[in-house]
Amino acid sequence: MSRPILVGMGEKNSILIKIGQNLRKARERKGWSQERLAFECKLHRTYVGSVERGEYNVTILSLKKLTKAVGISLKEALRGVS
Amino acid sequence: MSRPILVGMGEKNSILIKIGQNLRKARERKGWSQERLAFECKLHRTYVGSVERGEYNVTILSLKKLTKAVGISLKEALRGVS
DNA sequence: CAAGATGCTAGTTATACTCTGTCGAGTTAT
DNA sequence: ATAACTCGACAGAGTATAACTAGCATCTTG
Repeated sequence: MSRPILVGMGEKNSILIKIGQNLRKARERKGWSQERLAFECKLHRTYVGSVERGEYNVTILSLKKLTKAVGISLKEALRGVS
Repeated sequence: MSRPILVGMGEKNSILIKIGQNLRKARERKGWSQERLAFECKLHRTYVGSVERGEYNVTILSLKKLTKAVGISLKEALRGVS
């Protein structure tokens, strides 16, 4: 598969969607573009966008990079997650 | 590499170690072996052991499986994490 | 129109995760 | 004491997918 996007799950996952929304809000609060955020946390622009859309089963350390860059904690990224 | 174990980081990560410790405590609280936990959350027994040792950059959904099985929340798994 | 931001496709690379097995330290029982 | 267990650490090798990259489409806004 070229774009795995949660292959094996069959669909986007609500936890990942919620995390993505929290990240996006935090990014927009800083007035940053996805590209700027990607630069800040040394991840790729399209990957950042995919994570914000809840399309990727992000790892803890990548999530940590993102949360650190947008100025929230890992726990805050989980706000609203069951 | 056959056993990557955080290749690219060069060393175990304190966040992952802390998460692993939290998971192990929760598992032992239930009196479960690693194998039992692996069975319950449909992950592999050797992988569960590695995660508890902080050797793997676990994904959100795998962490969710583990925390659900041992009866804690994702946030509780992050207890003690900066 | 042009420029900036985001979405989406398609491909590659790195690594999360699986599988099989060995080993040593503790039980427990024979 | 030793055989038969259970458990956890750890190794090698394979598979699935997270992560990276480039390119183009779409939608704004000026």
